[in-house]
Amino acid sequence: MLELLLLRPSCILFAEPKSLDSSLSILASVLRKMGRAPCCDEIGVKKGPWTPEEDKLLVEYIQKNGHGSWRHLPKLAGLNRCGKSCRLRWTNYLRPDIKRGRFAEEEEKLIIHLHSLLGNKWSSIAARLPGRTDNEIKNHWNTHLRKKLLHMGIDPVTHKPRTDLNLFTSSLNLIKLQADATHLAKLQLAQGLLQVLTTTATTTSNSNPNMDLVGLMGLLSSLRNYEGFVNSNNSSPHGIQGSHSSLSSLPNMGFENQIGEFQAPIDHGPSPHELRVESNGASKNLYTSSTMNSNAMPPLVSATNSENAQMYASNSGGSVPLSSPSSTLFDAWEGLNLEDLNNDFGLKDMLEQISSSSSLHSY
DNA sequence: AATTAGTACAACCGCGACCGG
DNA sequence: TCCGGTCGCGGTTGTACTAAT
Repeated sequence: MLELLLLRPSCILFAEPKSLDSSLSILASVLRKMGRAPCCDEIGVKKGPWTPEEDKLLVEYIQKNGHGSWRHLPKLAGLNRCGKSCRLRWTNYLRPDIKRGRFAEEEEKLIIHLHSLLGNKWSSIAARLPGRTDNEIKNHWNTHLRKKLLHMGIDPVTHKPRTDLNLFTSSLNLIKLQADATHLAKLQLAQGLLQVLTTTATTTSNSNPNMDLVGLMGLLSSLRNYEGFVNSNNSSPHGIQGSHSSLSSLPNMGFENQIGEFQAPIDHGPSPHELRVESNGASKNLYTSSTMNSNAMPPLVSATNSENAQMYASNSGGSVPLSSPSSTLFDAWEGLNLEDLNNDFGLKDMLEQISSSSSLHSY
């Protein structure tokens, strides 16, 4: 059998698991005698899920003898596993003091707080949560808490406001340098409206799934077939007034007062509850405003400040028709021929990249 | 009912730190 | 000081389960 294994390794594929195990054990012992210490990770030891029998052996041995040297434990306990696997199984699953089940809200808050202080030091974090393992905390972070923060517009790495969306606006700035007058107007509007999206995205939480960024991106990509956006005699965009009134309507869109639902005790940098948007129409998002400034985004249109919107309207050339009072935020989007912008500047690709890199597609 | 996509979590892997000879 | 063995940590993968289509 040994010769067979050495000469025809492919036969491993067809071997019975039991005979394969024993064959590999023989191979390991032979190699040991040949002078090369086999890696327990590679040869002769079982991998994969633990059986109840294996668990029983491990628990009984450790309860009776302690784990001692993990490397020697498997042999002493009668397990065909490597020490590493035994240690992992014990520390992450079998240890009697492990608290299983859902994480309490207090635990989640504590994890986020500790993560803001310690970063991915899962073992350090776990040391402060009795009964929770580093692996469990790490998994919970990656599957729940990280997304929760992302959805709140907080970078789960830095625990600060996300800036990836603003990269897009920076890109638009660069594009604008190369744009002709016709496209410049479109881009200005696109940029201004993107700022609106950025603001709303950073203040939207789980409780408002209808207005998350994905939805906005989907809406954006579906807006097509607009004609006559650019006046043939004037490069200024039509429908700008729409953006103004749209911006004014923002506070009625249900974004406000949602961040405050979750108030992790993060003690450096702005905490989420500091970002609460005022609900009085002149909404102000502290996160977003600081982020925007730090990214040197020209205030063509502010998501939250009607004065800037006014300024944008005046900058755009004065030939802008007034929109109807019933205009919404998306009236302005509808004024953009995005197919056109996409063809000229790869706008859609950019948005898709941002959307995917934001990891928001899973919500 | 079958298939696909998304989610959760146990387990593995590789690397670096630590320690004793 | 160097070196090999061991352990622990963090990142990643594999797989079972569930929801959506």
